[in-house]
Amino acid sequence: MSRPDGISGDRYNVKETEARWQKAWEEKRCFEAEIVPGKPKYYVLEMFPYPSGRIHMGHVRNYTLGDVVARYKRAKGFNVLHPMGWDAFGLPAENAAIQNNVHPAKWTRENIAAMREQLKSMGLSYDWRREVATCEPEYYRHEQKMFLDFLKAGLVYRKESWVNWDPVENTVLANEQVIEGRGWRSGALVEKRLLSQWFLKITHYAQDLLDSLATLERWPERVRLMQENWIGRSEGARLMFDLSGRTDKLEIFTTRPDTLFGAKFVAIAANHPLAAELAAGNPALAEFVAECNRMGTSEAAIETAEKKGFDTGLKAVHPFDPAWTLPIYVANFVLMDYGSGAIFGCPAHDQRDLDFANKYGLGWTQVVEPATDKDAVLGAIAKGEAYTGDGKAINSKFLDGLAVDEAKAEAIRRIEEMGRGERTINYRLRDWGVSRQRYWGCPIPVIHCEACGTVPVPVEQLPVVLPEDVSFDKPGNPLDHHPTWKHVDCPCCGKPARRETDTFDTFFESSWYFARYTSPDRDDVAFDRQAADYWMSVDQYIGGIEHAVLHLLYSRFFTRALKDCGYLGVKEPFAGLLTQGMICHETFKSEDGAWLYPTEVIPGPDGKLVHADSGAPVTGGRSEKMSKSKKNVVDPAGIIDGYGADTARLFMLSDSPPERDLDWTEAGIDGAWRYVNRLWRMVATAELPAAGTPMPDLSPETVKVRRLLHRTIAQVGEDLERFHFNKAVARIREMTNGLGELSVGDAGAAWVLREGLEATARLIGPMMPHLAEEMWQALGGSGLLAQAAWPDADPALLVEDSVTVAIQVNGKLRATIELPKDADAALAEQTALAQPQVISAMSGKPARKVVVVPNRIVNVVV
RNA sequence: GCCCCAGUGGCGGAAUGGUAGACGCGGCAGACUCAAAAUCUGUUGCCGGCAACGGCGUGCUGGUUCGAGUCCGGCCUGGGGCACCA
Repeated sequence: MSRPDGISGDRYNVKETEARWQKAWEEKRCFEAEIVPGKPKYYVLEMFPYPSGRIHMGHVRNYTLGDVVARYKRAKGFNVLHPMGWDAFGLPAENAAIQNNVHPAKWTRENIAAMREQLKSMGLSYDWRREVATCEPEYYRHEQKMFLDFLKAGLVYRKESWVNWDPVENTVLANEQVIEGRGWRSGALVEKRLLSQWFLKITHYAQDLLDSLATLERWPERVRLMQENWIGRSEGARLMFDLSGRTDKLEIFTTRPDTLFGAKFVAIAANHPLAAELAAGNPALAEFVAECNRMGTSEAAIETAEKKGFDTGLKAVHPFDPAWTLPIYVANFVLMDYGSGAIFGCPAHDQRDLDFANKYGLGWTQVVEPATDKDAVLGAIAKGEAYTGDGKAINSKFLDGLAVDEAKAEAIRRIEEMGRGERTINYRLRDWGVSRQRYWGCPIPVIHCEACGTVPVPVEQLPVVLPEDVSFDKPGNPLDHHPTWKHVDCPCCGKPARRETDTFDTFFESSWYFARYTSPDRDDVAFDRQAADYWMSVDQYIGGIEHAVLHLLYSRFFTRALKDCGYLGVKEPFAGLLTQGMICHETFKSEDGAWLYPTEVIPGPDGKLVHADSGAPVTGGRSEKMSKSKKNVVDPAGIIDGYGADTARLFMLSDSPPERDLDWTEAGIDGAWRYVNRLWRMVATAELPAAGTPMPDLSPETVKVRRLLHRTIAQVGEDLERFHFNKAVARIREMTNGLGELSVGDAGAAWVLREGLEATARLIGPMMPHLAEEMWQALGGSGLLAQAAWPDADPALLVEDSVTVAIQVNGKLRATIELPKDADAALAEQTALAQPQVISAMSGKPARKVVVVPNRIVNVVV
């Protein structure tokens, strides 16, 4: 099929039409939201984009989904807030500055302007007055104030912490930026470094963040589970081991106090204070500790690392037996920031402990016996496998005979009785380190003074504005190199002091933007309390699954912290969440495994794929997520330019449910384009009675179409409520097919056709808003469809007077019969048994039982 | 290793435990056309049959039920999340 050229003959003129309606919506201010007391509100939000310069297909899908919801809810009578903005701080802007010698601010603002135009061409129903860009002081000044309030509330602290340090770039790297132990950009070996960093106390809310997941009923189960795992609550005990020949004690954390009698060693992390102390007098140990610290914290580094330990020579005393001592090792598999950075090892019932014990010849003692196969543990350990299952305690004195859970409780009771420790809950979740040695971020509003220590910037001096006169010619943080910016006087003592040159992690900005939209014009406060109380929480949030943990968890934390500081009245930011799937597209690879663009591939003489230039064989790979590296990206701009926004939007909605991955295909977009034209042609060519003509007599066929029409109206509404957009599209197409079958020249049919086309325009309004307006206007509808109400189905037409009932014999379908609706069971049974196919299938045997499900099915059992 | 999700025509996908395959894509046949595109009509799960019709079909396997794509048990395959977390 030929590509549309925009303007030609009897074709729908996409470009002109879409631009015209976008202008009309803007002039009539259709999407500007104001507080209307008493009117039910609906806040729909899509995750705001990073301004990379161009929108991609993922954006098109995300914003189409949100726009359908926004327009539908508006038509249903809700006061809808639907804003858009820019997550504008971040590393790509700095990279562009270094590579192209353009200032991050200029690069970002130009990208925003370009992307705003692209989004506007999609016809999205945003209240553009509320647009925010997080890189502007008008935005970030408020988060500096929040930080100071969090500081006052005890939710912020500064701590020395081990980080991934890139010695070439002179900055901290996130775990994701460490690839095979090297900096992702410099390629330098990453080191662990102890650095002073700002932390937000997300762990303060760990239990509430976990418990409240149960209240998020409109979140996908999957996301709730991921957050639950991420928070990672585990119940156990903290206990103190005495150290032989010393007066201090060593604290360990365990979830298996029931296995204490199986202990063979104690291990501490390489960066445990005790390790540092012992290393000071032991060069070999010092070298071992240094080796552990050189090891990256990336996943790859961990996976390849072998368990290693160093015997410190120090002994720990068993808490239940003063005569029993255990060797203390420094071990590379013990993490300083989980529990207390120290463990006891029970080789028989923990895999890591067994691996370690086998390597250093520490032995093992079985202390749990499985209920069945009592020799299983010996066999497993002989194969190098620890037994971690259930059973009864053995070789454990006062615990003997108790089940694992009972033994845990009893061991803790004894420990608490002896004053050696207590029951405790430990979380995997760690406090959020927010310091970044980066330029393009929000300055952290504190000043370091030699005399006064760390001093918050006084509120009246906010915002601390990011200086724009910086250079990127040296590695490291440009703020640190700036000649004057960091030199300030201490707000306390007035003596020369130094500004904090670190900036916030960019997740900081995205943790509260949803609340800023409620009153973006307020300069004095982050948000107007009344506006926030009216609009929050977000009723429906839509975005990619990749943010299931970090962004969504940080936002949940932030909202709690803001509530506790009096900013907000709610603690959950997002009442409903829809996570959309990725956009995939076919890929091609050459013989040597290099990715190829689809345009480089043509069918060869024998039908197999070959390279267009060289004729070399090409393999068509499977459909994968669109990415530049795989060369399978389709630019939405070209699609919108050629087919129009409505076609792109329809395609995004019609083929797959929103949470599943969507395959981009040329055929699919062509199909959507054909349907757009078909609808337009139907309206343009139909001979219809004038609007408001009374309904003439209808033929039975016409009544049938009219029933279909009203059933569709009812079902599409239900589908949209449940975000079953693909089903809604299918039903509307089904109805279009029905309208196409109406006979021409019949007054009743023409009347139903008008009713049907009007309904179609309204039903497609949320999905294909431009075409819908065009149809609405052609049909003589009053005002803008964008402001019209959702249609109601006539309940009388939803009730069928006859139904098709399936007849089964022994569960196999043999016939279908028409029966009056709600016919009684006796009639259904009698009619069913009289069917020739039923009689033949029963082959003369009597019916043993007849199951009648009214209006559905009759099953004859012989 | 632990946790979760998904397997339905050639493809994307529909089916409150009740007629499997709605709707779309693709294919095939036809109409219109000098021809093509566009458009329209018919057909399209597989096997057998001219047909009426019959048989088989939702990853495999066992079960519950009058009836299972749907519920339960065991397995296989694919995808995702977490992970030296004590």
